[in-house]
This record gives sequence, structure tokens and C-alpha cells, in this order.
Amino acid sequence: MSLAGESDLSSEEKPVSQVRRAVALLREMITTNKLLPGSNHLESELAKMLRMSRTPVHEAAILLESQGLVEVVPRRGVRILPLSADDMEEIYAILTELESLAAYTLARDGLSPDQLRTLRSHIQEMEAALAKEDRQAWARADDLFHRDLVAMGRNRRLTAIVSTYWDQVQRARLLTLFMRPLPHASNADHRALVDAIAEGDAEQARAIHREHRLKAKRMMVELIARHGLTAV
Amino acid sequence: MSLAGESDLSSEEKPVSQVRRAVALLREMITTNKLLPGSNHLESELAKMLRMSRTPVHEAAILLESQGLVEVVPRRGVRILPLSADDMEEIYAILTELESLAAYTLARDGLSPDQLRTLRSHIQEMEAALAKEDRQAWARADDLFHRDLVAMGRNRRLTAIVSTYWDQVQRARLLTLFMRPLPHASNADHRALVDAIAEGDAEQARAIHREHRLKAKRMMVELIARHGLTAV
DNA sequence: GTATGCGTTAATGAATGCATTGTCAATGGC
DNA sequence: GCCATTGACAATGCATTCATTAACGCATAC
Repeated sequence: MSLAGESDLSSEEKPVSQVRRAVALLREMITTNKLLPGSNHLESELAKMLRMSRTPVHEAAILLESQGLVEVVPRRGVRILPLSADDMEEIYAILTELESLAAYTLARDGLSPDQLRTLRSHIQEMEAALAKEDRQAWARADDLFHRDLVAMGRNRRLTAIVSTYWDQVQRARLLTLFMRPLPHASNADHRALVDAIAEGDAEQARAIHREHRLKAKRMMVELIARHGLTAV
Repeated sequence: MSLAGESDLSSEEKPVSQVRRAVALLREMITTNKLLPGSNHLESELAKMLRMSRTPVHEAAILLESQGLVEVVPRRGVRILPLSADDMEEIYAILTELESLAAYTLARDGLSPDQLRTLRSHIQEMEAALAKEDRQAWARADDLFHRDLVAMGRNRRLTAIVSTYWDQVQRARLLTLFMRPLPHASNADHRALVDAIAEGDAEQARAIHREHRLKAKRMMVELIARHGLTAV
């Protein structure tokens, strides 16, 4: 599930500085709920945890703050930002738009047989996982499918943005993974999407992906409301 | 022209730390071409320039690197990233999609008379500037028009993204401002857009804005190519 | 004359130290 | 008894310091 996949625009091949390590590790700990939303953590504690001095932790915190993952509160430590239903709406609106654009572009410009194979293999994995009712495996494959799809669009900035925000809803997805019905319909969407892309039907691909995300958002917001979670 | 408008998601009301000053000032110097694209600047030089120590400059550089404005090269200093035609395509694709979404949302949800007045006043300013052939004034008003439009969408994350990338093409816009014909057509677009929003015609608003950005992108890329600029 | 290697120089990444400032608690006054 | 004010403490922001490492220049050898 994207182990802190260095999605930044600036991730070419730099030697791993402590700051980069800190950013990656913190992001990972946040998306996997090792650091709970709403909790505060002193920079010195985090530094000890990551076996480095306060400086790189501080710098990583500043960077993650600019991405909306945490808030650096002067004498209270680094606060892991919870996502409200409103935040979720904001993020899904962005993801919907940009991922749909990626789908459109892919269909318009065409994919290599290799790339189509990759996408379809993710779908098959999802179906296998579904058959075994292995939700975690399904989520992993779903994650890969969408990340690969966007990445194939070859817009590095767009990929970076989507990756950033995808990371942020990851937490909520993990939470709702076992509350939702098995995602059979979702997989039908995936098939239809790849077919549309393969046929070069750009408008159709865009529409399918948009609808797909809209459904996901509705379910997410509804589940969170139903279970009385005001934020995650 | 948005004097380093603190567009980050994290900009609520924090006391101005040196890091924030550094980010704002550097961004400002970059977008106004005080620091030329492609040039390198030692952190110590920048620190002296900004009257602070290296630490906050370093931290600001890391943040700006994650936003794609600069590159921190270990022993060569902070490099101001030039934008190639490809980069411009990437950025415009994102801006087109997200700004059109904002227009759609505004039209769907409706604007207050006050907000409509604000937008129209920007348009009037543009027309006044156009009459005097004052390109700088036109650009300023155009900038404000689009920023306000997006901000009225009340999606803070979307606003932040658009602001970030808008900053990045600012340089190219300044450069081409005197190479392009006077933007009469552009203003017609603006009027049509606000009318569509006022009438609540969401699809129309989205389409107009999309077309508006597409035209802008084409002109930009063409001008840059015609003048033999491979990057700005 | 050119290329390669070594040494010096200098710039960044990270650690540490210090001062500022907000928080929390205790004490005193009303 | 409660609220306010003051003082001590603690955590961050930034400066300073240190070490690492790459770049550049010069010398030497081919």
C-alpha cells in the first residue's frame, strides 16, 4: 500500500538525507495509523523514535505541514491532522477531477499493450482477492491500479498531487475497508474503465472514472457519518 | 500580483517565523525574476540577503523543493528550476482541470451578489487597463480575477494547489506579456464566464473556463517556441 | 598538450546550544 | 472558595558549530 512511495516532484534520485527518511517514515506512520489523528508528538520524541536529531525531524514536519498532513504547534508538538467529512469532500473533489483527467489522457493518447496488461493484472488480483474475501489484498491491488493508472499519464506533477492526497485518505479507506460491502461493483468499474481506455474512448473513460470516484466518495462519507465518526 | 500570498494550506494565522518569511520572500523573488531560472544560489548568500541564518533558508528551500520551484543541489546551491514547454503543458493541464471545476462548483452552488460584484469589478479593471494599453495593470487584474474565482469555491486544498502552480507560470506570463497581442478576446471570455456562473449554468461555466485556459496554454507554448525560448 | 590524481577548499547536512515564549501550577488576594 | 497573577519549567525556533564530502585547481606523468 505505497510504503511512503517518495511521490514528491523532487524525488529523482537524491541520496537519502535524514530529512527524506524522516518525511517518508512519518508519512508511513501517519497513513498506517501508527500515529493517530489528533494526537500530538514532541519533536524530540519523534527524533528519538527515528534515531536522528531534532533538526531533520523539524524540517520534515515543516514539509508535511505544507502538504496538510500535520500541524506544527509551537509548544505542543506535531499534531496529526484529523480529516473531517468536509476535508474528505475537498480531497475527493480534487482526486475525482485529476484522476478522470488522467483516464481521459490515457484513452486519447493510447497505452502500450504492456501497460494495458499491467492494469488488467491488477484487476485480476482484485478479483482473486474478492473471491477469497481478502479485503486487504483487494485494497492493495486497488491502490496499485489507481496509482499506476495516474502514473501512466506521464504528468509528473499531477501524479505527485494525486499521490499526496491519496495518502491522506488512505487512513479513512483502511478504516472503512471492513465496514463496507465487498466491492464487486467497483471492480466492474475498473473493467469498464480499462476497456474504454483500450478503445480510445476518452470521454467515456473520463466519465467512468468520475462516476467511480463519486461513488467512492459517497460511500466513504456515508459510512463515516453512519458510524458516528466526525473525523478520522 | 500576489505578493507571496501565503497560499499554503497551513497558513491560517501563525506568527511569522523566519521560515515562513523565507518561503514567502524566496517565492516572491522567484516569481518576479529577481532570481533567474537556472541560476544557483548558495544558501549562505540567500541567508545574508534575507538577513537571517542559514537554517531557516535551508528549511524554506526544502519546502520549495517539494513544490517544484527549486532544486537543492548539495554543493552547488539552490537552483531555480526553469520551466520547459513540457512543464508548462503539465501545469496548464492541472490548472485547466481544477479551475474549471471551481467554475462549475460556483455556478452550481451560486454566488452572492457581493461576490459577483467583486468578479465583475476585476473585469472592469481589466477593460480599463486594456483601453489604456496598460498590460501590467491588466495582468494584475487578471491574476486577481482568477485567484478570487478559485478562492470563492471554498475548497481550500484546491485553492492552494492552483495558487502554487499559478505562481510557477507567473514568470512565463510576465515574459510573454509584452509579446502577445492585447488580450481582448480574453476579456470576452471572462464576461461570458461570469454570466454563466450568475445564471447557474454549471456545464457552460466549466466549458468556458476550460476553453479559456486551453487558449492561454496554446498561446504561451507558441510564443515561447516562436521566440526560441526552450525554458523560462 | 592533455589527462588524471591528489590535496585543498568550501558548502551543505546534521547536531547541539541558547534564548524566547507559551503552559501549567501554585499562591495570594478578594 | 474562586479567580487572577506570577513564576518556574519545558519545548520549539533559530543560531552556531562540526563533520562530511564533493568540487576545483594544480602538478605531474604520459
